[in-house]
Amino acid sequence: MKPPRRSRNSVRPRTARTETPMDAHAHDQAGEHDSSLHRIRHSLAHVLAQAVLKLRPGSTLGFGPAIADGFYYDFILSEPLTEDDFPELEKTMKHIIKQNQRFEREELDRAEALARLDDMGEPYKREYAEELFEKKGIEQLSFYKNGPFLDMCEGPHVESTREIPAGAFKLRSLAGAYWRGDSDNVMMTRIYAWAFESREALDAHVKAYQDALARDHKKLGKELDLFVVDDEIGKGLPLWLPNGTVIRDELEKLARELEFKAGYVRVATPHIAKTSLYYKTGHLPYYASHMYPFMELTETREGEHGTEEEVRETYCLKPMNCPHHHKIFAARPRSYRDLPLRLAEYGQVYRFEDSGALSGLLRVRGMAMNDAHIYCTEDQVKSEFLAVMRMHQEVYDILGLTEYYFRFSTWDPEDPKGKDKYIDDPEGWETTQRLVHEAMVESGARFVVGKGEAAFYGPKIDVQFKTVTGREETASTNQLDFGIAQRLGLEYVGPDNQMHRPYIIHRAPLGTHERFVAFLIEHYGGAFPTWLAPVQVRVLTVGERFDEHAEKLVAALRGEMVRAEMDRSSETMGKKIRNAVTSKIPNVLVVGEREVEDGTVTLRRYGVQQQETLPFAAFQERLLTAIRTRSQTI
RNA sequence: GCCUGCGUAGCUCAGGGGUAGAGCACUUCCUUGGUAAGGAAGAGGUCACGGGUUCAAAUCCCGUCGCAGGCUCCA
Repeated sequence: MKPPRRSRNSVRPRTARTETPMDAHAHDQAGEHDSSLHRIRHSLAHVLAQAVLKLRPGSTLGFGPAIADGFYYDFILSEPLTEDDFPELEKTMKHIIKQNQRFEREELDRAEALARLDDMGEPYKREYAEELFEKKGIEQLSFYKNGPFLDMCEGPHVESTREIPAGAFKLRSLAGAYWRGDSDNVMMTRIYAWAFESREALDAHVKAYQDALARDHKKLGKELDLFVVDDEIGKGLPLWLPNGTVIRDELEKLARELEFKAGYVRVATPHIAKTSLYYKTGHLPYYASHMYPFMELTETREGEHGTEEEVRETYCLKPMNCPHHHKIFAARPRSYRDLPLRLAEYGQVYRFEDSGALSGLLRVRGMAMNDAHIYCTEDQVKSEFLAVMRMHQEVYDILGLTEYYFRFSTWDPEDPKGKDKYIDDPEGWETTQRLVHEAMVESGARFVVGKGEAAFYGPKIDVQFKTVTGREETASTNQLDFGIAQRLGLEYVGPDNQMHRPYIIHRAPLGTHERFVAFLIEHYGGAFPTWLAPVQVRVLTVGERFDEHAEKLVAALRGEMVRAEMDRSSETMGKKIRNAVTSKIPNVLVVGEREVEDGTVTLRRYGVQQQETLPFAAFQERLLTAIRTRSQTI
């Protein structure tokens, strides 16, 4: 891996992305087009398309690229396919591969290419071809033919289907996908497949995938009683069970401590606000489709001459905390001497996400956000942003998270929808992006650039994670806002006795409880380190006559704020141990005659075969230290 | 919201036009056990909901709701 090079002035272009721990998929997009595995995957996509056209003549084609672990192809099918058709499709594909079809490339100029696509009856490919000619100024387009199958395609491909390893691919799933990813377009049928360089590599991947499913936060959330989503409460509105609430509380405590040390002050704001505030900030009507329906209330008041008049007010569930915090900033005149002002709150927000997007704790409609807004001068932006990045790294170090990358999400001045998508202030964009970029370089954090991913009001640093099933999600986001202060008239008195607009940093290193806990469940596979574990210590006895003694140990631990409990079930000891293990309790204490006599306990750590007998006081001290230091290993 | 698939006990699942099954969990009793499942009995279901077809529907058909995997959007 090459050390990342950093240019000082410009934002790195996408092709020069910095390496990250999660760049396996990125590789595939940038510079790995010629790898043999990529050629195999891409060629298999053509083989799949050929097989689909054989089984469903008259179907038309969308895109069919290689992806991180295989490939997919999109179709408009003449007759529907189901996963039950996969064996037949796979058989047809294997048959095609055996034919040793050669991939032949042909370059056509504009008129020829479009005529060819018309002949082929491929309207979507034609649409894309026209765009390539118009917008990208391309002179020629390449077509690939293998056997009877012809496709407009950039390539590259294998020379012949004989280069495709037999049995190293597997059709995985059927899914709907909008043409060109735009929900205004037609819905195509996408067939996903895994493909590798060998049968062994495929099997290993499939096995790893199946093992990963055991870590799925929805599965573990149920098994470990962390949360439920109840239909009668509402979709996307999880209920946190006692065990899950412990994890929330511990994370919140961690955030409070880090923020206190970093000079934040805490605030608390209501869950609702008048919609008029959101019109002022510019979020409405733009954001309305992502909000719960508004609450209208009508009040009758006495008018000027004893007449009654109706006053209507509209309230909404807040989709974000920012305006509330901004109002706290505006609650009294501010001086530059007050800055930076850092307002923190684990704020509850509600966002009306599409029902089809909801998933466990990962995508919800009600969430508690590790929010804070930092109001500062331009001179302070860089150091404040840097401090935010340092806090990120501290949090991730504590939690042992390594599988993530930072994405510098920037403005795209060439975006045709730019006027609606971004504040129209090129100078503001350039200044803020420079400041964020400098802070990132100074932080030493590696990052990729996400052009066009900026927020409406400023550039941001998103933290991207992957779930066990390989889906990428944003865990948290840090934005530099140069637009809102003006809209809300936020200002402070500078040393020059003039009014100035503050810069505002929105930041949330721990994201939302919902999504962050989902990541943590999967990260730890449900076996949390002691400081986070819902039950930290379970005590069980060899026989009932030791229960009283064990009860005293539990009481002593709880006196030290340790989440300890006793297993009083009338099960055998073996069963009690098994129950503790399947509940993934980090510390199990066994007490019998020997321990009672010696004042010891026998400790069985989760995942450690070797047990240990030690004085209770020594155990307690070790445990309290591990909890206090938030040890990863205990 | 859209595409595809799936909804049977608290959980994991079998069954499938003739009236409901297993394992685990739960309750009670017996067992007092030294490191991953001691034994017995019991209770628990409007087979997601609504409509249709049928002598008869958990089973077939339609609709609704929910869930899963994708797409779009986002923390």
